[in-house]
Amino acid sequence: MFSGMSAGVRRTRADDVFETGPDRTLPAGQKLKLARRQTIAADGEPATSVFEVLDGVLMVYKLLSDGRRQIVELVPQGWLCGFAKDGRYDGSCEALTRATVMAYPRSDLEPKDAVGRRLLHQMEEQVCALHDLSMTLGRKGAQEKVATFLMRLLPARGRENCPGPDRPRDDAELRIPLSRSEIADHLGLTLETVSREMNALARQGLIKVGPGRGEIAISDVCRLCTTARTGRNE
Amino acid sequence: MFSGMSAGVRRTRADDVFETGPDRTLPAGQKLKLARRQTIAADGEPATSVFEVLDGVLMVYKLLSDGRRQIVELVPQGWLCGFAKDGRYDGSCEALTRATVMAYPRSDLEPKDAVGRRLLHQMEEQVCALHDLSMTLGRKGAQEKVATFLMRLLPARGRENCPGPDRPRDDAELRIPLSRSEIADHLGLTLETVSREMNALARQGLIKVGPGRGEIAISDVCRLCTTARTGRNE
DNA sequence: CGGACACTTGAATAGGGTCAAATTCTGTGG
DNA sequence: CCACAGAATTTGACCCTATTCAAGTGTCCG
Repeated sequence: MFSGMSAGVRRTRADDVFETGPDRTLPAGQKLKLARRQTIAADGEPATSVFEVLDGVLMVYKLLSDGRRQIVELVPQGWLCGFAKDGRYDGSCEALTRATVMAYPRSDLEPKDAVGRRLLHQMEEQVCALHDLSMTLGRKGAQEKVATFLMRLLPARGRENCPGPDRPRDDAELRIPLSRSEIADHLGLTLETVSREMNALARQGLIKVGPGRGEIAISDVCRLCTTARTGRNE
Repeated sequence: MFSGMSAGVRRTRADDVFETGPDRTLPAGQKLKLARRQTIAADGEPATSVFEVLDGVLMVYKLLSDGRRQIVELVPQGWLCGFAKDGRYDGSCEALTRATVMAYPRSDLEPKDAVGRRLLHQMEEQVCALHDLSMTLGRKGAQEKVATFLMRLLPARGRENCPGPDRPRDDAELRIPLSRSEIADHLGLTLETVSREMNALARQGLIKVGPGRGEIAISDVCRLCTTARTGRNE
């Protein structure tokens, strides 16, 4: 649906390219002029660049499979976009206004020292997690939110490159370290709604609640994952 | 990611303190053992440390003045918390389970090179913006969301250390670079609700819509800011 | 065993969503 | 400059989901 950044990026005069502004702290990059609506990164594509907004405003958005959209960031001048998870762009970046951005190859920004690298990678992962949370809070219904929350507690599954079940029975057990009220305050719900939806999932055979406090047995991880991403449950 | 039902490794020996793990990439820090519910950073306090979770799960939450809470991050093993804006913690960090964290003085993690510093500071600011967005999406009503969105387009105002009006008439004009439908997709609303609330704000005398597309005149920035933070409007 | 707290469940309500017009902009061409 | 087409926005009526308020039931821990 969307094309990668190479598709329609328009460069202006040759001497703009590789020119770096007066008091810039980042290394020289490639300066790009963008028209309104122009896309410079597409969700899920291999991430080659990080973009710094020199002028104008960009947005980063994510889509659910049924078309629901969450604009997870508004990126004004001086801010960055083009963050990635597992080497692929996390969200699509599009210009809201005419804009100028500096495109840095990701490798150019990679810190030399191990500490800096570790910090940066970790923060990038956390930024992506916050993008996902925004999508969940802004665009998902109560049951989807609860299912998404449960999937998040199973880090091995539910990601882009989910391996799928490695056994005939696709079940899992987990202990939730949050009370209903804490889950509610994480998902933007009330504790009653969390309780209702948790038990609704149980009634639908997706999970089993208990026996102990906070203990959940997931009967079919793949089905729960579908509920988390679509709200549906065929 | 989070404590599975079977996970139960618990170290308590005194010489664990100040010990740094085997293949750690960050410098030595001070190892802290936390009890469930223990708080290691309070929203708005001067930020001295960054914390890495070695074991257990922490949460980062923010409160509105009337007590509404949004848990903006769940922080499992290997992740960081204690991010700051303007030198003060952005959100409170509390242990959800018994946990071990490594506390690094912020200065120890400051990269030597200008590029690394710039990147890290910028990403930290963006993380804080995402925390604010989560609060808006999870815990604010439609009118508060729209007011919050408008305040965000006035970067000079509405922050912790807002200078307040510097003139007798506290007005401002701005051009919104988003359509109603884009605003809706940012705030987790429908475009009809955005339109209704925008005009409700106008009817209440807080803003004037138009005359051109996307043009808004804010009559009283401080009152709009109050609406953004409390939903109320006395 | 008892008291506190967490969780569940039910009934009524409200805040936004949905669907369906009407109206206002904006750009285009005559 | 004006007329028109298409799009964005506003407005209205109705509906649905999640909240609110209120009991109840369980579970943990002394």
